[in-house]
Amino acid sequence: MSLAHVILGLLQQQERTGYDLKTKCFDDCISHLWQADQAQIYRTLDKLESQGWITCNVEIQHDRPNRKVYRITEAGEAELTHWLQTHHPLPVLREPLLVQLYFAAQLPNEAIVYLLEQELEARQEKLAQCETIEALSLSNPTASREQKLHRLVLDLVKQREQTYLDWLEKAIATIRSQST
Amino acid sequence: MSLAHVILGLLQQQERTGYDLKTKCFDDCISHLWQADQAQIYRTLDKLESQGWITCNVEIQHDRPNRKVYRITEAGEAELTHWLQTHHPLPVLREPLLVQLYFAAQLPNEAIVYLLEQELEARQEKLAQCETIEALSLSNPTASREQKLHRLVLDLVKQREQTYLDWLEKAIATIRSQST
DNA sequence: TGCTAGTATATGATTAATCATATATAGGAT
DNA sequence: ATCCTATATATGATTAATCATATACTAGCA
Repeated sequence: MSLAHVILGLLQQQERTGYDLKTKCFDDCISHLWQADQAQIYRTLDKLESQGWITCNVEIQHDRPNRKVYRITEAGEAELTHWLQTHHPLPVLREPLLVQLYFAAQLPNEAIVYLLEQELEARQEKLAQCETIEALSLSNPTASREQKLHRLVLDLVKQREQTYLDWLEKAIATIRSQST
Repeated sequence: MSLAHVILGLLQQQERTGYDLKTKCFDDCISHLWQADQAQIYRTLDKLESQGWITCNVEIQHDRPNRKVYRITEAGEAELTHWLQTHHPLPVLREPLLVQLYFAAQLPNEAIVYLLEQELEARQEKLAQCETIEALSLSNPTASREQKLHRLVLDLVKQREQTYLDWLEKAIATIRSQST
């Protein structure tokens, strides 16, 4: 499971709680990279701990639930380093919109255009989210090796969205220009 | 579940068996669009039948298992037409390679380049698969409305792969040009 | 003779991800 | 006084997808 390795990567940066991982990491910093559900994060932390790849230190709190602070172990670092250098199969992508277009021959042009316009809007919003994350990243003035890699990743994600936007505009124009 | 609607779309074209769907449709014609496991196809056919969206006609065979030929019902067509016009949320994409690059700062440049080169190879292969499907599609000389939509879909899938390839080449050059 | 590929459907098991909900308290807003 | 947000973890249920394996017969190849 890759989520386990994303978490190992985040814990290698610094020790964190499940709550930190969800709010500060997955939601605020790497939502363009990997989305994760809170329940799955906690359950994956349990698995990583029982594997011996992370350890947990409980900070007692009285006004709210205790914080379980997780830290990567040497075995965890070794596992991460190994995983980082292993090629993984391309993820399978299943896009409802493409299925809709594929089977849309019976629909009137206006219905198809409407569908494409809604997708365009959703994709524009997603690109905007990427740009928010980019702004956050660029606000950090250091040009470390890590920063450069983060920007490379953002470049792809943004370019991917731009490819969709360009294609959607072309597709809308194509459908509109048709008689039927 | 979108798979159910992909199957409805395929059964609207013509009646088919589960085996036909798997081999002639999913594997040969729309693998760029939607990959589906045999087991999941059969179980989805059962669900669609109990929903009343398809019906089944059993053709008795003696030399091999009976063929269960499925056909879309009127209720199924209504459901498909409705689904085709409904906007669906963007699918979540999780790419191990991007995670690897994001956390790769500690790796030597050669290791990163090796990773990117393996991804490049995999993406080239995927583009080649798209082109095989495209050749199959272009071999059909009719320029029907359906054909045009199929080609629009293929355009995006190919363009998407090309975006990856361009980015990968740029990323490899960037990493190689660095001192560390 | 044994092996593989093709035709055809079915089921058990597991994984990854999501959704809903529960618990507990503090502090600020309406 | 009530509601919402933030902090913090946990668990039950369900879905979508994948993997493995079972059954059963034919035909062709080595």
